[in-house]
Amino acid sequence: MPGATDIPTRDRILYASAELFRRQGYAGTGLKQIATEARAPFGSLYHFFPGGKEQLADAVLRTGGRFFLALYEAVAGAAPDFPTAVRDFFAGAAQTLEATDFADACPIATVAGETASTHEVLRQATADVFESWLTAVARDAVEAGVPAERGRPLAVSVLAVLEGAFLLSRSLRSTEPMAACADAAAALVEAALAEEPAAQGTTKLPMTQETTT
Amino acid sequence: MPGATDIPTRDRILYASAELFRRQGYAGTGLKQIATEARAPFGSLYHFFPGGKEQLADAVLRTGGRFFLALYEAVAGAAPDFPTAVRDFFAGAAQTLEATDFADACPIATVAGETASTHEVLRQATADVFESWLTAVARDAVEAGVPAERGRPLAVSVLAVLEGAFLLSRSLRSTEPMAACADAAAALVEAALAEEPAAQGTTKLPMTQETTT
DNA sequence: GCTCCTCTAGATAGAACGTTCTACTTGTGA
DNA sequence: TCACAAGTAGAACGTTCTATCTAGAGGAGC
Repeated sequence: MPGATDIPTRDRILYASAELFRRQGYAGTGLKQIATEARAPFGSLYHFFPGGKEQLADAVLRTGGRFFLALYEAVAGAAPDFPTAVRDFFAGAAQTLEATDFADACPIATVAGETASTHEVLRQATADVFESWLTAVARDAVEAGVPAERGRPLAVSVLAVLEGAFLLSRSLRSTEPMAACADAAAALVEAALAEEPAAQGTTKLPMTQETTT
Repeated sequence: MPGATDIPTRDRILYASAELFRRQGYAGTGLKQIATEARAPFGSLYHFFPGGKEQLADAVLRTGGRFFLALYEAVAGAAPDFPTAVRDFFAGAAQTLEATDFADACPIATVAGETASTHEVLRQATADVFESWLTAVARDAVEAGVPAERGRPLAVSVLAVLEGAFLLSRSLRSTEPMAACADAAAALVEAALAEEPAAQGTTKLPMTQETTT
């Protein structure tokens, strides 16, 4: 009888940590609270994560990042086209926010903001996760017909809108920002698709200008 | 000889707290560190802020919010038109990020994410500040020619893009997200301006539909 | 001179923190 | 049956946390 259910202790710890970190932040969450919430003995934390809190948070961020990526892939796979995929993802985010009383948003944003300037290890973890998301979105955008060199900036913009919408929705305790940002993200996607008339797949055209800094 | 300079102790405390809170978050910043950084005796913290850490953070958030609003008004006042104002503000944000080694971004975002689900008093403070910014941006948008009922959602989107850009730039330690998001925000603004050909001021037209949830 | 008030100054308390430690239980393979 | 590894369980350590407390410096008004 290891716990209340048959979920392994390590997974219970990861899951509870993910919930607490994303809601309360890294510094605001104590290991004792994690152990209690995970119904795990305190010693098990250090058994599974000898590196302590930092190693645990690193694992939580990367696991959460993979999970969120899979969620996106699932939504994108089910949608008929790319703009719809983006809209659906925002709609799902709004639903989750409302269902969890505006607690569950981005799995890494809170920790990312907190540790960007103070905890290099965790900053790197969040950066890796963000990059993995950007890669996936940019790939889908280009496959949908966005010019190759526009894929990355579009992905960055869409992710930024999503993260901003998460923050504003949680602070204002309203899905209004998420709704407004869904429209904005869709508009950005459609504008990018309209930039090149009908480039199918990876057709490369010589661009005369680059707008990057 | 109260301190190193002739800045009053209360202001030194507020300033140091603002710096530390936005970089390390609320839970990640100790009162002792604030006292040290502000070159203030520990007792002075509780003299000026009898409500303790929470009251101090509340004051910091609202003061920082007013300061950031004034900064926006200054940039907007100096710009020839609204899209330029938005672009200029993003450019300034990118400059500040780089100058402070990606530490100084939004004055309230880190605390907002951290306390949205745990500290109702501070959540309300961040919400009030966000609202004050949204009001200002929406007003300028409408004055620039954006249809009245589109002002608010546009302001929300632009602020969300900015906040997302702050987060991504800090995590990735790069101004690339800020640059990409400047383009995106400008595109959103220009699209909103193009929605109504030449509605000057508060010309109201009957809308057939509402897209809000 | 004296009192009041503001602010400085830091010691101290009690709880919570992350971490380390030892002891116990259980399951597996020799 | 024994040995060993994996995981459980929580006490204990030193540090840091927020908050409270007392004491005194300095100026203003009477």
